[in-house]
Parts: sequence; structure tokens; C-alpha cells
Amino acid sequence: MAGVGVGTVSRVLNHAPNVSRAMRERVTKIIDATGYRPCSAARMLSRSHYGTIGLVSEIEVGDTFYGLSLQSSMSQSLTQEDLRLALAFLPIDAVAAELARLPILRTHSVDGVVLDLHRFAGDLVATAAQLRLPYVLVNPSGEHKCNAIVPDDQGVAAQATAHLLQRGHRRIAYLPTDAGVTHSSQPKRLQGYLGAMAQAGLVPLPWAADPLPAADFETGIRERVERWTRDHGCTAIVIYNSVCTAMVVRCCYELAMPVPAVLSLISCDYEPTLDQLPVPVTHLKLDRRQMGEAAVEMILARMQQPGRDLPSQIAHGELHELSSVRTLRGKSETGRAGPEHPAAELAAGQVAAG
Amino acid sequence: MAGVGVGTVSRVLNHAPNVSRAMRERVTKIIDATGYRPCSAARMLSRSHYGTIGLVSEIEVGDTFYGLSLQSSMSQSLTQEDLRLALAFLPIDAVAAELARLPILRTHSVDGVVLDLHRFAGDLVATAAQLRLPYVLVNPSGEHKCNAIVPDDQGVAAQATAHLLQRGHRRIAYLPTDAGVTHSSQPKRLQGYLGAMAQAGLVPLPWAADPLPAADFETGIRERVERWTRDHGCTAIVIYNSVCTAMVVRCCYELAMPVPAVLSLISCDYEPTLDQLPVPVTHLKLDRRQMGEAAVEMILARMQQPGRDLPSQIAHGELHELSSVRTLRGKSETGRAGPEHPAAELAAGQVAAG
DNA sequence: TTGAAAGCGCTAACAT
DNA sequence: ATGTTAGCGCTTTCAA
Repeated sequence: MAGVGVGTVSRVLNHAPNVSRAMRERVTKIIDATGYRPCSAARMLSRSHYGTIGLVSEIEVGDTFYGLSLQSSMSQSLTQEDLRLALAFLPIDAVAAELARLPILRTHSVDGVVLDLHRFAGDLVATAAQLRLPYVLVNPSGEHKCNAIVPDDQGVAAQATAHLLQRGHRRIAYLPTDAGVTHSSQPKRLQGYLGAMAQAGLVPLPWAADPLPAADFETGIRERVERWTRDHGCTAIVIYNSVCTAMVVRCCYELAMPVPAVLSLISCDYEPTLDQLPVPVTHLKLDRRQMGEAAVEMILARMQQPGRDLPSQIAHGELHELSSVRTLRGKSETGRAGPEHPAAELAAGQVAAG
Repeated sequence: MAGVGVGTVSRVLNHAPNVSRAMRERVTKIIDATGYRPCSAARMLSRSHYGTIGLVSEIEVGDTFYGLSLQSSMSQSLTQEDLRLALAFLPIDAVAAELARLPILRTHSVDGVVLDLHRFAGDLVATAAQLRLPYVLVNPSGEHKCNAIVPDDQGVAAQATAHLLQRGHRRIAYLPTDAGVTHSSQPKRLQGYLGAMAQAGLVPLPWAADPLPAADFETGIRERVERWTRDHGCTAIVIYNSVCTAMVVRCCYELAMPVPAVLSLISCDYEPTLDQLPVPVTHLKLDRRQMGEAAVEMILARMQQPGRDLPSQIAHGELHELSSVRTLRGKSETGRAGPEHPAAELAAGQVAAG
């Protein structure tokens, strides 16, 4: 300290209004000269808050695009508010005790926490309430009227179906994912498809409500695609997510059913893979970055008014038209539509080895 | 406090050896009963360290698989040591001042920092040294004898080439990425390819050293693939990374050149996209999780002995054989190899619309 | 506008 | 083995 009281230094550091210009300049100068940095721990202690919010997600997001988008958008939003993000990971199907045992939760070290837990063994809301900390749920399974950022899963599938309808398709199938996925997006997207078909006065194609066998995912898809096209005049498929979409694309490749010439595809969820497939796939994108920003906004608001519930915010999907949907004309109205199936021998050269 | 001194409580909290069983139990009981949690800020302050290490990465990793694997593996490793991870993001081509301005670096709040910056405008090592904080570099561009986790880029391309050679390929091309990528992995992977070819007494195919035009990436790839196969008897391509690989796969799809029947592909880098392409692509995987663990190990070691440099650790690639490499026999030795090109009309049905 | 001083909740050295 | 106490580096009253 060069000649002034510590209180004064603190005041200039925090841009307090009641400091003389002269003093401010003098202090600033020494701060720059000495390369002084305040100690965040001391700040937290005396301010009795942490300037940090926690994000707990599932370890498995490490293999998906989903996770990082959320994180980096939250981190950026928080940085703007001069706040920090603290990460924690939980295994899938974790229980309340495991949550409480996380380093960031076991000690007082965050002012709020956002929970990005899709599979939690127990009542997530009750568990979160136990934390005695403002919390926000991101994309939780189930219904959540409050304190959550929920994607419009039903809407996304409805939009996808509507897009195909609008492009002239009538025999539209829906491909769910495997039974292992217990997240509520599974039934909700199904509902979206069913609803849109009903509204258009069309009957859904079979197996929409039957999850694929987790054991033999690929064969299951192949069988459905074959039967849909062969027996039901299917011209387009609404697909649960991008992993399934990639498998359908492979399947079409092997069956020599060009996309979108023979079969149109639309995915209810986006990952960068979709752009990189041989035929870039049209999809509905639930913007994770936007969800991250919404989560930050909500947790900040909840920190302002502890204990008060905030209405959940719905994240809508946005249509990205790429190359996997064909426009049908003419006899498509009759129900049976689409071009003839390509000659089987066309497949021979295209089948993947191994 | 129920009857005991605060020092004692602190001792049981920190598992100090010199506490009687009776006392330990008594205190533990009240701690559980009251749901007491220690305040991490106070701990940091009195211990005068933070139990936190920082990770600064580029915002753009948000779109890649790379980033999250590193983060989550670091977070897990640190959690085991009862340490926390603090995140910060920097734009690409950031300068030293921007680094210093990051919240986690502007204040004293981490005990060490790992820098995952591939494109930094300036001398990263010098800048890191300025931080007066133990640091570790992950996958930095350029040569780094110390304090870095460096992937074996040259080795990875050499292994990829060797794998193709071993499978009987002789006319092997190398596809770099675009000129916008200034990271040293670009020249290093090229060297790996060149070296392996030279060692096998083979001449490299053209354009290996010519980065693709960033403007028209896709056309560039298409032209090379066509000319390699048509004019140079090319049967296999070593590809810089998975984004380029996806484009080559699309290209083969459009040119009706089945993979691997006509053309074998191997990628020098992995992202989950590779598994999801119609033909799963054989690749060398530089394990990011392993790199994250190595980074944690190194930063911890550097924190033990501040100021001492540690030799860089090299991350090796692991071959994952999927379905994109064909085994060549017979006349492959002569240099010109591979089956006839498939009839052009085969393409017609498979070309993507739009 | 500035200085002085009382904490914030803990750890660790010291005393017992 | 346990209690006592002096800080850790800051913010924030309260006086001046």
C-alpha cells in the first residue's frame, strides 16, 4: 500500500462513486504498476456470496454435441455478468446423495445451480429443493411448470411432420429411438407426430409407438424402413434424433434407396453430424446455446428473489432445410406416392463392405 | 457449536489424525443433523490456495467433440483429487491482454491453469509465463519441449499410412485441410504421410502439401479425388481429420465410388461423426480424455514444484478399424491397383438433390 | 472524501 | 486430545 487506506483501494477497485479523481488515478496507477490482483476468495468471504453458479450435467454428455453448447453459452452469458461457472458431472441414473456429494454442492461455493440431468433416479425437483440453493432445471424429463427450461419436444415433431405434409408427403412414418431412452422427449415427440397426422386427417404408419430394441438397433431400423416403403407406400420419415437419422441414412445407402429421391428424412434434433452426412439432413434445431442463455437468465432471476418460483420457459425448435426432403406433386394426394423403387441391382456397388 | 471448540470441528472436518473417536462421532452427528456445509471461500482464504484449476479454451470448441471430452475428463480427474475446475473461453486469435482479462485470471482464484488454445495471437509460452501461475499447454501449435501435452500428429499420419500399406495399398494420397488451419498439426501430419511413403519406397501422390482453398472446400476435394483415382491409380486416402473425411465420403457417394470397394479411407482424427457415416471410417484416435487426464497430472505436478519445467508428454493415436479400408491383393504390388471404376450410371440414382 | 476497524468462516500454530 | 487465538484479504460500517 502506497500512502492510502485499504478501504480507499477497495472503493476504487469496486468503482464506488465517492472517490476523488486524484485518488482514483493514484491508486489505479500503482495497481497497474504492481500487477495487483484481488483475491476472489477474500471477496467471496466478505461479500458472502460467490459470484459463481454451478452446472451439473451427466458424464455421458461428454460424447454429445449437446453438452458443450450448453456449457459454453452459459459460460459466455455469465462472463458478461462477471460471474463464474463451476462444473460438476454426475453419472447417469444418479441418486440424491450423489448430487449432494458433489464438491460444488457439498461446500458452500455457488450462489445457484443449474441441473442438466436427463436421467435422475428419484424426484429431481424434491432433490433440488433440498439443496437450499436457487436452482434451474434444463431439459428435465417430465412435466415442469416452474423453474425449468423445457424444449418443445411435441412441437418439434409436429413441425417436422407439418413440413413433410406441406411438401406433399402423405405416407409419413415416425421412427422413435430405443427403449433405453426414458426421457419424456420420447413420448412427446411421438405425440407431436401423431397430432400432426391426425390434424391432417391421415393415419400414422405402424410402429411409431414401438421403441426400437436397444440390442439390435440397426436391424430394427432396417426392417421398418423396408416394410414402410414396401408395404405402406412410405415416402418420408420423421426421426427422433440425429443418431437415429444417421442410421437411417446408412440403411438407405445399403438398401440403395436414395435420399431424398425415394425417401425423405427429417430429424427432430440436431447435431453437427447431420450436416456432414452424404445427404445433409433437414432438421428441427433446439438451440442449446439459447437454452443456456435462458438458463442463466432464469437462475439470475431466481437468485434475486429466493424462494419464488418462476414459470418454465419453453425452447422452440427452428427448421433448418437441407437436402433430405423432396417435394412431392401430383398423385401424392391419393395416399400412395413417390417414385418407383429403384432397381435392386443398383445397390450392389454401393453396399459397404465389412 | 454444541460444546466444543471450533478448532476441533475443523479437525474432524479435515480428517486430522489427532481427534478422539468419541469427539469425532459427536461432532459428525451434529454436522449431519444441522446439515452444516463448510464455506469454500473461507477455506480458500485461510489455506491460501483455491483447490481449483482453470481451463481456458477457444469458444469455437463449442462446435466440436474435442472440447467436451477434454473438459469432462479433466473435471473427473480433478474431482478425484477433490479439486475443482473453472472454465473460461477466449475467442480464436485472442491476444495476451484478453487472456489476462478473463475473470479467473484477473483475480487470484485458481492454483494453476491449463491452456487449450490452438490459435493464439502471440507467444503463448511467454504469455503463460506472465501469468505467474503454474500452467500446462494442451495441443498447442508449434514445438514444445516442456509443460505441454502434445499429440503425436506426425505419428498418427504415419500410422494411418502404414495401415494402408500393410493392407496392400500403394497408390496412397493425402488430403490436408484448408489453408485457414494454421495449427502445426497440418505440416506434421503431412510429414507423417510423406515419411511413411518414403520409407516404403513409394512416391506421394500430388497435392499432399497443398492446403485446400477455404472458399470452396468441397469442390477442391472432389477434383482431387477424381484426379487421384483417374490419373494416378489411387486406391486409398489418408485424411487430415473427420470433417474432411465426411466430405470425402459424400464426394465418393456422389461420384458413385463405393467405399471401400473402390476407394479406401482413413482419418487421422476422430469425432463421433465417423462412426455415424454410412460407411464407418477407420481412424486414428487421439484420445482427448487421456489428454485431459495427462494435463491434470502435469498441472498438479507443476503446482508441487513451482517454477520447475516438466518435459512435454506425447499423446499417441490408437488405430480403430472400422469399415472403410479394403485389403488389396495380387497386382497391388505393381503400383496400379484397385478394381475398375464403377459404371458412371450407377451414380444417377444416388446423387443428392438440392 | 478518506481512514480506522470490525468482521466474513475458516485453518493452523500454540497452549494446555 | 482439545481449546484458544491470530490471521487469510477483502468489504463495509462508522468516524473524522
